[in-house]
Amino acid sequence: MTSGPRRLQPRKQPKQVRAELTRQRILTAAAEVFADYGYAAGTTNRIAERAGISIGSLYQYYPNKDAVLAELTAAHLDAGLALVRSHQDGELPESLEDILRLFVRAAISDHRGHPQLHRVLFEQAPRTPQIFEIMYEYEAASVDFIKGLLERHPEVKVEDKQTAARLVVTSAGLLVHQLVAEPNPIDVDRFENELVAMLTRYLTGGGS
Amino acid sequence: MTSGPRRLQPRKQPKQVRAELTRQRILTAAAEVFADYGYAAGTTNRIAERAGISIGSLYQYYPNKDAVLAELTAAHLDAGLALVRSHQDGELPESLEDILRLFVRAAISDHRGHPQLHRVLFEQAPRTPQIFEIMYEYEAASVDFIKGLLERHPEVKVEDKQTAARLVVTSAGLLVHQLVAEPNPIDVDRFENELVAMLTRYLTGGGS
DNA sequence: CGAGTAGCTGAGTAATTGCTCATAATTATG
DNA sequence: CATAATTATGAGCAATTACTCAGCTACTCG
Repeated sequence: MTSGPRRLQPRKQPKQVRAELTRQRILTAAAEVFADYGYAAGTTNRIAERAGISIGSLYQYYPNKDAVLAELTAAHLDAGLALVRSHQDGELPESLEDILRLFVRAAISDHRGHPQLHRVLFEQAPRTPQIFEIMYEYEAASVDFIKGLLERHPEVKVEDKQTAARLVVTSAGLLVHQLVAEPNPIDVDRFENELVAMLTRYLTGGGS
Repeated sequence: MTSGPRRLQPRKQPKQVRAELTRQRILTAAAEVFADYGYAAGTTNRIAERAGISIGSLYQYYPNKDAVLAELTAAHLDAGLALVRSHQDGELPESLEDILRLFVRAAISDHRGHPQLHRVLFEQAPRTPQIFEIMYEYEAASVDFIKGLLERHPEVKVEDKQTAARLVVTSAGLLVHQLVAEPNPIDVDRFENELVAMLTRYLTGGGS
């Protein structure tokens, strides 16, 4: 889509199998190290050590630390998007409310799986332009997906499907943010209920 | 409210006027430097230089870099909260929708005033436990304020005022986040309209 | 005025960290 | 087996940066 420079261009294109293995090991190790130490203390040397490779090898596949983080972020968003889309092929619930609940729950479970890493990726790490681009790309994909759903569903009365889809997507992220940010145990179920109720009433409400 | 250790305890309590002036100059300079250079490149030495004082003086008032950031954040949230509350004393609009629009607009204008700094404070800077505490404190205050409004307004039909207030507050922050994150020019007015519509329908909708 | 206190200075330090590069090991190729 | 291509190594460099401290200046007040 974007015509910018190739994203995440590694210094060396893998030609042998072990190269691909090393790449994967780096990513896995980076996920663990970032989760354990946070962004700042998640040094490249530590990542290499955890991956069982030398620091030099890491820099053969990623030009710098942020490139590792960027690919990690992309991989995570990829998984999240796949989770959401997985419902498409199977049968979706009838009522709009249930569909929305499904979507909201997907966001929650995505976060629950890797809370520490999530915190690093979306809270601690500095937002480089590259990261922004990646996040925007995936958000746009999510919005498109939801927009498609809204257009097909008869209960939806809102006219501006585009803005509505954007609201839905961002609101789901909102819930996740609550989970991350709240210091005291929040009642997730209640919040989820109210959020779904809010979205449903908004979408099924008529007029402009 | 919190019974934790004194927040932002400076190394030296100001006793003379110039000390207070220096404190203020540091904060102002920090705001400019962070806005211009971002968090990571916003070094303490640069801040001191911009403030026209020596680095040593800075560390007489703030134990470390993050303390500067924390106080800056607190000051900003303070201003934002004051902006929201300022409508209380004056007369508020009648309709719930207009009240909500007022609140949402306050969030927008707060951001529009210092977009760069906002980006640093809420996007780039690492979330230390201290920062989290401060943010939570102010969010709680905002929620309390909105909760009070909801309880007094006859149009509001939602039962759980607490959760509803939380939804309203976080949603307003959501809009700001959109303004910050979107790379392409977003139609703010349209988004604002839809957001206000969503909140209004939710709050005035009956039942559980 | 002068002694005590508060505030200011800024070169320097200690520590960290992202990253390079010369070299070696491994794998593919003919 | 020989040659070339690919991948791995890791000590160490260069640069950055938060922060200290010993000494200085400015202010206050009897």
